[in-house]
Amino acid sequence: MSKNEGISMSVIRRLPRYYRFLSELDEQHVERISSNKLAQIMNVTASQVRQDLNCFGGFGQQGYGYSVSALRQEIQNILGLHSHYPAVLIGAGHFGTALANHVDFQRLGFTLIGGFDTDASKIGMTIGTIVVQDEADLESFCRAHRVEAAFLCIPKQNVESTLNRLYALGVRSYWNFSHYDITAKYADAVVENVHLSDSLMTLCYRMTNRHA
Amino acid sequence: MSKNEGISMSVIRRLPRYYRFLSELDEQHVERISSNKLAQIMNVTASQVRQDLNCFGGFGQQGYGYSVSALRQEIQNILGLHSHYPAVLIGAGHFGTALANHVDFQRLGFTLIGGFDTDASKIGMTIGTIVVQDEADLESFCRAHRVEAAFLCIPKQNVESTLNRLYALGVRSYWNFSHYDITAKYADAVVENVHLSDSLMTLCYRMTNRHA
DNA sequence: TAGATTGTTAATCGATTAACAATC
DNA sequence: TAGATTGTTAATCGATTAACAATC
Repeated sequence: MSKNEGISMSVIRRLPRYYRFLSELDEQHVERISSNKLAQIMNVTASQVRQDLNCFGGFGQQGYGYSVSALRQEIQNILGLHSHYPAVLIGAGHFGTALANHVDFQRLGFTLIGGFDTDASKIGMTIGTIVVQDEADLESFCRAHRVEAAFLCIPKQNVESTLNRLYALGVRSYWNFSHYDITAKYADAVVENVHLSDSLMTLCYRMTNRHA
Repeated sequence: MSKNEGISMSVIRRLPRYYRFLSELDEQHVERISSNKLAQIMNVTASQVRQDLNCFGGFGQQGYGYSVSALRQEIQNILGLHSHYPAVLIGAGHFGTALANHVDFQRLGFTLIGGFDTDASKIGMTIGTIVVQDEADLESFCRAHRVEAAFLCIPKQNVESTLNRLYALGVRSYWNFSHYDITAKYADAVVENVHLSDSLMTLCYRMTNRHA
């Protein structure tokens, strides 16, 4: 993890994919792999593999290739997956519930330590490893637990007010499932957007314009 | 909708965003907008706005700008959102249930007409507008209803066998929440992947390397 | 007509791919 | 040593931005 500065988003967004393929190879007890072979498996060019990996360090060895387990470990470190960033879930609707139950936060660098909703019928519910609390208690909870990230699973129109509270509490990282533009409001926030409807519209476009 | 051929994916993936912003402006009864103003609102360059829109036709008017409602309608047509592609949900776990309940398929070009699971405890459940059926009945259902798209909400290891059946039934479009590589298996399939764990890993990377 | 703003071409920038010398 | 394969530089390709003539 030597020279990670000014890495482009194109490269960064490919890292999880490298990590997945290397994890698979590691599970299959593959010991070493060349950029050529890895590229073939991942359906990219060998040049890209070598360029991408070299953004972070010289992990390979001429004439040999890359050690699968070592490279996997390097990328795990680069991604910071050993972290346990304390995170809260905002919104315990269908979506938030699905995430709390379904996402393996531990392996992805996070620990989900709390969940909040304004809906009285949801408060007290257990989802995944957490119990849904009243969003009114957000401040006291965050102050007690130094929350670093929030997973926003509430409708767009409700985001702004809760976001303001989270930001005031020092939360700077957001996994955002709404179309509210967090970056426009807080330029220093780290934001990953998941826009499901955009993805589905893109599918629709490609079906509609399939033979164009 | 005149000349949509060889449009790059970069442009295509921006269309839903234009559509969203134009829909908002339209709701606010804004009648016309210049590329400059739209660019400002969307935080992109005016050049990009004009280039992007001109991939599909000359929707503007010199000295005037663009009619918000007309442009919105054009993009709606380009995306094909007026469609009602018959689609099935595969997997009625937390995630599939959340999608069935939460996603507004009608506005996104699809009609969800069926849902399937192998788990006996899920079969018969009503989620959103559909009743979960036994996946054993997939063939008879698809033959009766000419299904065009499938939303895959099952774990990676279960995708292959179900995908083979769907493909054999003529389904060629997939909204894929697993890490199974559909395109590698069926090159002519239209696939939109949603890789939630990749997104969360990217957030983790950016938090970890925040000050690099 | 004068002012505004598009559509489109040309210039720039960044990302990907190719090539190859370094080296295990 | 000979063969393999990296790390890295150079070439290519594509996407973004700037500029401006066309025109409403």
